[in-house]
Amino acid sequence: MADHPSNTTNTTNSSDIPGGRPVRTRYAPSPTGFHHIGNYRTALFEWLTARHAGGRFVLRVEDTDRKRFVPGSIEAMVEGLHWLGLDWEGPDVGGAYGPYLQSERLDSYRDYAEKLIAQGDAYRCYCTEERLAEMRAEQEARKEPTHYDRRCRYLTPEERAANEAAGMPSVVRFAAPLEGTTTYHDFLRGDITFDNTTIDDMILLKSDGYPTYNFANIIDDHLMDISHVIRGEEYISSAPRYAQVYRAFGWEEPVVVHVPLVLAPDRTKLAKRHGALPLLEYRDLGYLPEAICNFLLLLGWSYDGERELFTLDEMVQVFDDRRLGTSPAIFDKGRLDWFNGVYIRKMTPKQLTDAALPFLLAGLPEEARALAASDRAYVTQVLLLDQERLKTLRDAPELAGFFFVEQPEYEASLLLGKNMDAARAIETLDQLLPVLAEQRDWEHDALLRTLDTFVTSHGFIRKKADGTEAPDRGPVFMLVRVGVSGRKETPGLPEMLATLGKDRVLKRLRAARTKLETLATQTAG
RNA sequence: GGCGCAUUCGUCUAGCGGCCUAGGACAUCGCCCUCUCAAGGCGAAGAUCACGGGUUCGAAUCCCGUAUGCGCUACCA
Repeated sequence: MADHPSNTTNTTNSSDIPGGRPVRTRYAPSPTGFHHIGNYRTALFEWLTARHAGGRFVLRVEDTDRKRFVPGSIEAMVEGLHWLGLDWEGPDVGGAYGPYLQSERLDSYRDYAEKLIAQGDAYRCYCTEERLAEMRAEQEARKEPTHYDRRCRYLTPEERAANEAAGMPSVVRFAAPLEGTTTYHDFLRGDITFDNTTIDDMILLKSDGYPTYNFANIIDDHLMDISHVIRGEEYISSAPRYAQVYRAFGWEEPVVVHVPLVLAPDRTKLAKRHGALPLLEYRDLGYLPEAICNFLLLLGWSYDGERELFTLDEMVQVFDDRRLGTSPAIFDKGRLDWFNGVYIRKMTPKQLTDAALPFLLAGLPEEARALAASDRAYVTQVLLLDQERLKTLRDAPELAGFFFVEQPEYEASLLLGKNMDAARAIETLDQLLPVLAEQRDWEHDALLRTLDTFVTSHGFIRKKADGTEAPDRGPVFMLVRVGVSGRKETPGLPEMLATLGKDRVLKRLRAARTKLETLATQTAG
């Protein structure tokens, strides 16, 4: 991964950056659990926006909800982001705008809240949660929209002083405009206008002294010089309230981009059970970060509707915010699998071995592990044979396990086919075994020649549709295939034999013959 | 309920007034290749562009309604 800003020679992109300030984007997750693919897709978009413009991507942890804090979630997030190949300015790497944990920035939120109170744009509210609940219940009973009734906004200075003197706990609320409308500009959707009567006096500071997300997010985006706020569309309705606060401070508003949600196949919000696992589980399932990124890139973004394969560097080159979509996308695992296969097929032998070996070792039976662990050249050869068949790295033990075991286990009947009963199979092996034992040149071309000669000289002939006859590799090849692998689906036979080596092949075919004899006896008896 | 956003093949999407009898990809099906499975090649099927009105010589594209989905409506983010 490149650590330097990529050369942005793209001349057609004028989207980046109305206002011309340095591009800084941020991913602002809350450590309240594990983040799924949809969250990381947003992070990808943010990272690409920054990188494309030669700007910076910031990781800021929104740990303002002490009740929902989940230990370990920050670490998992960082690990996930790293795994995808992103880099950033943030809590673990530092930067000029730290600290990057909101829990370490509490003083500044208080200061700014005080400032708003001083200028009349915020006020302390002493209403208890019980009263608020009661108030809401009444509003609902009257079928009114539920809103804070702003009682504390109109407290007299004397009442206020009395509450303070009594030591009543309070929150700080924004004194939102009561009339008119608030319009903000959504980069993708244009101006969005809300009637101010529908906007509540939101809480800025909670009674525990922590800011709400709604407040901290504004303060930090400003303090960290965030130029582009990219976030999920669930924030569309909150955006006007943020705009009001920016305006109360007289601050420049960032470019606001709301990206659509990623939905489950049943069109509901993505949840664990839909296969929307925590990102790192995809790693453990054998997915490649390149494939995940590419898949994510095209969920809600398109280049031209035709091209769909992009490396991270290429994404940085071509990414353009304006091509972001506005409607929700459904998580399609089948498509992810396809991307993963594509990227597996692109791997060099070394990359493939490095990536797949751990999965091989983890999935192989005990007795087979030593060989896989000790003979890397053999592992590479094997992996190469199955490269185009791997949908995930985790498929490796299943597909290639037989290369490493002492003897494959399988039902003897698997050796039989439509032109191959037990008797003929035994006969065939008896004839073939000596031929293979004699085989000196144990590589693909020579083996194929030998096998073909065997096929034609032992009467394996099939009739073609036009009535002419042709050699029929099928019965013999399949017999050997199963005998040597225990499977009906394998890489091509000659290359498989070449890789297995003469000793293993002969040993396995002899074992197959024994199986067939047992089978024949049983059937006869 | 209120407010907001969205709506093109099963899925991801292209499309920004005429090039669209709507293009690409995944998945599906068929054929080819072929020792199996893949991969690859070729092809098929699949979208009355949610619906209804407008605007226009002309609309998937612009406007207005309706429907549906989703989001917000917390001292969550």
